[in-house]
Amino acid sequence: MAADLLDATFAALADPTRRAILTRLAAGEATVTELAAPFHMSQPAISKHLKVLERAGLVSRGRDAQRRPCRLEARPLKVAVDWLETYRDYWEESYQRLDALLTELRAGEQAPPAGGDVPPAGEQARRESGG
Amino acid sequence: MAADLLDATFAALADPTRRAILTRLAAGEATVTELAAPFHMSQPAISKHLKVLERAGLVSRGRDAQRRPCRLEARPLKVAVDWLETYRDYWEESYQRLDALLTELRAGEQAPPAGGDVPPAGEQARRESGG
DNA sequence: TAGTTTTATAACCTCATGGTTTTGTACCCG
DNA sequence: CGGGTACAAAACCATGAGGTTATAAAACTA
Repeated sequence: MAADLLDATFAALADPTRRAILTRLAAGEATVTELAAPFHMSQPAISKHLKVLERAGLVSRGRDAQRRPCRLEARPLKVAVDWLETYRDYWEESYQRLDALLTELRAGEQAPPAGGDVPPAGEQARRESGG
Repeated sequence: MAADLLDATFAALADPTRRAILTRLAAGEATVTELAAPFHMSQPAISKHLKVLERAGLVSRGRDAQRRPCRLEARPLKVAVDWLETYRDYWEESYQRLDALLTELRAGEQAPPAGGDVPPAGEQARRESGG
């Protein structure tokens, strides 16, 4: 499971400064100083944020003399989206009501997922038909 | 901007236990004890996780005598996905190469976004054509 | 060589997080 | 009333996150 990747990715995205940095990088490469400019925050603070983003694989860095230009690496975002898409049905209105109904009908006969610490993601009760 | 919502949502998702809880809840409502069962973790620990999920709006709770059944509330996940979708182009292979090229051609003439702490999300250089 | 720019590291502070155990509260049962 | 069950709240602890300032390293500039 890509648990660590998801951990790092979601954690990285949980900070508004880091999301802003990603947004900025979507417009193209940028140096650390350039990235730091819009924020009233010290340069080391930004460097730390970049390290977090790098650890999550969301940013890669090049070399240009003293500069370390940052590039957006969006692949982990896809992994995050893939995980989230699993729940798409659940945020689509009509489903919500249906689920409430089904849940009431089943009235607490769910078997707890077996195995280790983390219940496998494949265990959800998925229905194919929309309505 | 829904910055606080995104903060809370992504932060909530950054923990594997909490993601597992959401996965479990996708199969239907569950009580705290039921949710705690698969993990070797104390009940208060799970209650804390649930509080985090609740604060992020990812879980709502009912009443059934002493029990406080938890329900998945997926709306914030949609908000998260909407934010992430902004970057879809960037994780689609061919685009990566194209962007690298464009970036080189433009060679560092990006104007830093004006305004407050967080550069607005609308400022990205979006291109329509896939190439 | 010295000086400037760009970035990283180190040391430090504060507060949040994630876990614990213990205790308290609310509800059902007898 | 007493007693079990389900959950929350309190108090505590260790670690890490996010920020600071000060310093060091690496590369260009003169």
